[in-house]
Amino acid sequence: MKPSIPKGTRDFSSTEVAKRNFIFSTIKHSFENFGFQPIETPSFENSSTLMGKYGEEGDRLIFKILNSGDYLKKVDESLLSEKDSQKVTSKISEKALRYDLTVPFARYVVQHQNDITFPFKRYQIQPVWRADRPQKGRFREFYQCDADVVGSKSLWQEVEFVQLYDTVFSKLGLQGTTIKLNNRKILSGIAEVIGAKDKLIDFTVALDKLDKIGKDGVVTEMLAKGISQEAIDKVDPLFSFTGTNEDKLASLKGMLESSEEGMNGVEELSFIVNAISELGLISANLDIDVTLARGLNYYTGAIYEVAAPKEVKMGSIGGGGRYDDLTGIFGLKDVSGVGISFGLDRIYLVMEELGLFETVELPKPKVLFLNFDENESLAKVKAIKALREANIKSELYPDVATSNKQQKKQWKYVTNREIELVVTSVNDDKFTIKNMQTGDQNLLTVNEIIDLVN
RNA sequence: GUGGUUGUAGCUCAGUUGGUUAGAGCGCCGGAUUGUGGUUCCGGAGGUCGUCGGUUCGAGACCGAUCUUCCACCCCA
Repeated sequence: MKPSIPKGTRDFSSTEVAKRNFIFSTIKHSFENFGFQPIETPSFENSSTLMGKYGEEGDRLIFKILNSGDYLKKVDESLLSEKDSQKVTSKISEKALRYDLTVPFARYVVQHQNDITFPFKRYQIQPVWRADRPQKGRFREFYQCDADVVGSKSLWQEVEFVQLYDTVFSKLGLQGTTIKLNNRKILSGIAEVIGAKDKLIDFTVALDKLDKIGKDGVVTEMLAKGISQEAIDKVDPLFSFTGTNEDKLASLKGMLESSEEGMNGVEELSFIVNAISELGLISANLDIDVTLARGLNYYTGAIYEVAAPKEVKMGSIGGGGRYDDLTGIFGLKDVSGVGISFGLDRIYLVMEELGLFETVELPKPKVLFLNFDENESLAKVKAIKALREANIKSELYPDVATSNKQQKKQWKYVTNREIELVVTSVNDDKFTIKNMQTGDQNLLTVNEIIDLVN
């Protein structure tokens, strides 16, 4: 049998793990710095928790887990002969793999509402699974890093999340990301103004494709969805929406005058933009983007999406927004939430492409003790113990070399793992230590080695 | 889910219009040289050519199915 792993999954080498851990710890540190606390939820949930929360498309992409036991026995003969996969699935599968972290979080909040102090700021870094077809930057198993606040309607939260994005990407050394900002209320307002409120979803989905298929493509799609030419003409400025955030807000204000909801959205956006211009950003750009729709249907206010630096071709590396009533579905009304997500795997690809991992320390010993003489082993192991206590990664080559050939193998190990310092032999309390880059060789005590490294 | 693409030694790839024992580089193993490595030289092992089926006197090369890779759409992190 040829060993293999399922489509869309990956193994990670120790180098890759080291780089991934660098991203994880940077994000985690910033989350905690901003006052979020960690929780974890199970890899799989009851199907009823997940199904229907992500739209029709989402349901299709959820990995279902087959019931245990003789699950087919419980299914009606007539149902089986119908060959309706969806109906049969609900009978033979009661559990499903986590599709994202937001819905399980909503479930968590409702289930533990009595133990939670609101506003509740939680972060969660765990893998999610989607039965999608893999392609660039898209996997069937990948990590999301989510931070959300529930139980606060304050717009300062929205401001804080912009800062959080900026902080994390700056710390990662990822310069020039663009945080795109929109507001669902503006989209609703636009739809209202053009008299196509019932076609809000079609309208936004089409508008979302503006940068991909151009104005003509969008107009064609809107017409096909039954939106009138007259209506489209009313929002013509949207198709060439440029200038500063302030310009865009002014333009929106004019366009949405007659829509209360739309004006609300403009006000919210203004608040965030003004706050951020006071606070400043380290390396990210904040950009109002009215074409930003995002598929998830639970957003009600702010919508975020982060684009990688322009020189890298990659889908969004983060997204999020405000959802006024996510927990309502689980029976807890009027709890507003807002949150963002970082796509670890895509961030990794972007950083790799930009060569930003140079500073990541690879998991290898600083000092390697060669093992040429059994009689020296104990003295070397004692020295290693002292070095480790001084927080210096060190190890003994496990097998004693009993021939020239085997010594050579140890030297090769040193070369391949790019080890800097090598101890060859011991004389009383002095160790022969060689710097592999310079070729310098010295006779030092353990304490002198510690000083040398530090 | 739709459309396209890929699949040959551990890795990266060659393999001409289908024709005798399927190749290279790197890596690996052994030997020689090298003061204790990174060099060079010599030798060796390792492939049912993704899988199954078909066409043919004969297929790694042609056809079909399937799995896998990568990409676009859809959707999204």
